[in-house]
Amino acid sequence: MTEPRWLDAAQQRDWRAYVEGSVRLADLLDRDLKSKHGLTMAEYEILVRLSEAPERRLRMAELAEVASQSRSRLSHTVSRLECKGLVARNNCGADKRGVFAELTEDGFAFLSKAAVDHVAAVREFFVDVVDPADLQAIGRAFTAIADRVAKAR
Amino acid sequence: MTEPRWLDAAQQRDWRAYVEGSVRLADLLDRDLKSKHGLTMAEYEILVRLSEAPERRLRMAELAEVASQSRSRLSHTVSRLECKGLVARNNCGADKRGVFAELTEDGFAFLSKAAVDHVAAVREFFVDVVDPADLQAIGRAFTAIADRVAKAR
DNA sequence: GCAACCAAGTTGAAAATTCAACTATTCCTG
DNA sequence: CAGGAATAGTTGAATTTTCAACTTGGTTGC
Repeated sequence: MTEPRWLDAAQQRDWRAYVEGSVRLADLLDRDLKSKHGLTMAEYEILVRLSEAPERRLRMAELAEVASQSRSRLSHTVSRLECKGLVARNNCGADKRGVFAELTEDGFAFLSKAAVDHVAAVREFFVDVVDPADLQAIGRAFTAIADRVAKAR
Repeated sequence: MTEPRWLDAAQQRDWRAYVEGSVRLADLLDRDLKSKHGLTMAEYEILVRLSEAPERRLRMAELAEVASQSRSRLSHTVSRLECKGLVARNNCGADKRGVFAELTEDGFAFLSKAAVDHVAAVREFFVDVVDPADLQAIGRAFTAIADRVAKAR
């Protein structure tokens, strides 16, 4: 049995600052989006990814991957978005198992409005609060983390 | 109506890297803790905060604050931890409305074991993956963000 | 000392998420 | 090309989280 390598004081401080800050930021952005547009961040993310995809549609599995969600969760969430008329499901001709999720015109218009407020909040509580060099450090760091996590799967 | 100030390409890249990386990291740490010890990060956080408090106990409201959780959520979660015997509730003499959540002996022992694995995972997927200077930048940045969010309330 | 207000905490229902099957289809391998 | 393994996606139940009351007790102004 190996001795656990604890974090040193500075590492612990930084890690904890991150946990607290990220939870509070996510909470605030979620509430903001929900109160103004009735969307959660996860739903917003789905709409964004669809809006950027060719023909504004993606296979469910691919959408789950880029939106960092489980397939089950995506399935439920897309059903909700479908009820609101923001997304539509279509069968995929090539693979009969496959399903495309497609952003509707309404969905695109809705997203365009929500994005304005969301980006403003991201600025106000993230981008504009952080030193530009630190922002780059965050980009680097979380790219490396995402890679590391992906490698573990 | 003002023109929305969109993020520039680099800001957008960094923001998105952060969103993706943080979601995936949280997901992994949650699964790790859950599979090895049956705890979520939120529950773990509660136990940690209690373990560090004088007499290993805190008033519910204070615990909610330091653990970045709503009072309602905390109330439910503490009930679950109470069922597992890790936490106990005691009335507060001074304020009859008040309730202390207190870490039990079992809770402390349990946390001691869980912490070893959790810290190892935090190292493996966060601390050791990030350049030390970038880690400091993250600490700075999320401290500022937490302050900014707190100021908005 | 009482009326109005505020703070602490809980509760139960509604909404969201996870988990473990399950169906249907495609891929692979002998 | 048959049969098993793997992939896509959904479903429903269990768990967790959110939301809006609600109860109880403390505080303040008069």
